[in-house]
Amino acid sequence: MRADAVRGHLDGLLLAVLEPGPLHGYAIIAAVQHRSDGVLELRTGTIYPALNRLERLGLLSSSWQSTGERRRRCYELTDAGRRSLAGERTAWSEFTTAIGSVLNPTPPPGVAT
Amino acid sequence: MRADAVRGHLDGLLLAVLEPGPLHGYAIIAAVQHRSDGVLELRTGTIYPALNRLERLGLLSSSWQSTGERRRRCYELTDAGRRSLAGERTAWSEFTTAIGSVLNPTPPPGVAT
DNA sequence: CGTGAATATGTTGGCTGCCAATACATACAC
DNA sequence: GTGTATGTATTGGCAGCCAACATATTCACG
Repeated sequence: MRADAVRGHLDGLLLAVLEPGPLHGYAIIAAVQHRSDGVLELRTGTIYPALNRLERLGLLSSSWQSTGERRRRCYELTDAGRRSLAGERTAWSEFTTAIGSVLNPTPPPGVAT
Repeated sequence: MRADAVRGHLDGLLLAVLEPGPLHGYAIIAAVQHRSDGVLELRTGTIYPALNRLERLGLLSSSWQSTGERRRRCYELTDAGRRSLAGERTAWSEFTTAIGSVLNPTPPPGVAT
């Protein structure tokens, strides 16, 4: 699949992998790849600007965690983020329905098969 | 839905609405809108360059029809276009599976509901 | 100790591709 | 003759993702 096929749907992916709990950037990339069975490989140049944008929008909050291990910036969903995720899921459903019905139309009834 | 959500999937839409038979540009816009239940409203600035590109790629062939009515440029699928459409459908299926499994993951087995 | 790989965050430039706006021409109703 | 629908086409702009690059730490291995 084209690598940039995710265009326009990235926000939903990021919010979705953060739903179970906070993650840092590197783990977000791994989570998306794992959940998509290896298909979606996001790049740092893709997610870091996106994470910053989502934080600016108030959908995520971040905190540095330097204790013990390396420094990591952990992101977690805000309440607004959870609401936005619900909206993204609805939009995704409508989107796939629309494209899908054009790409694979249901044949009109009454046609002999 | 965002108007440009169709990005990256336009070719498949155009090939799909041309599958039953030849159409001209204006009718293609109407067909996509009709098949998507009014959701997808393509613009002329979107489809005409795309149709030209698909013709250059050998997936469509066009012919002017000036008899009686106004002049119209009718597009129809070539054999390569039909093969490409099959590929677009496969790609769409893989794409929705990948995004969908990130956005709405199936919960791990063994979890009490 | 050096070297390399894995982990981790981040920026910059560029390109793709869709849209809004615009232009123009014909047919038909009123 | 004027407005509306039909019909084709181009241009400029911009959002957004990616490739490439930059940097730093930790750990294994020799």
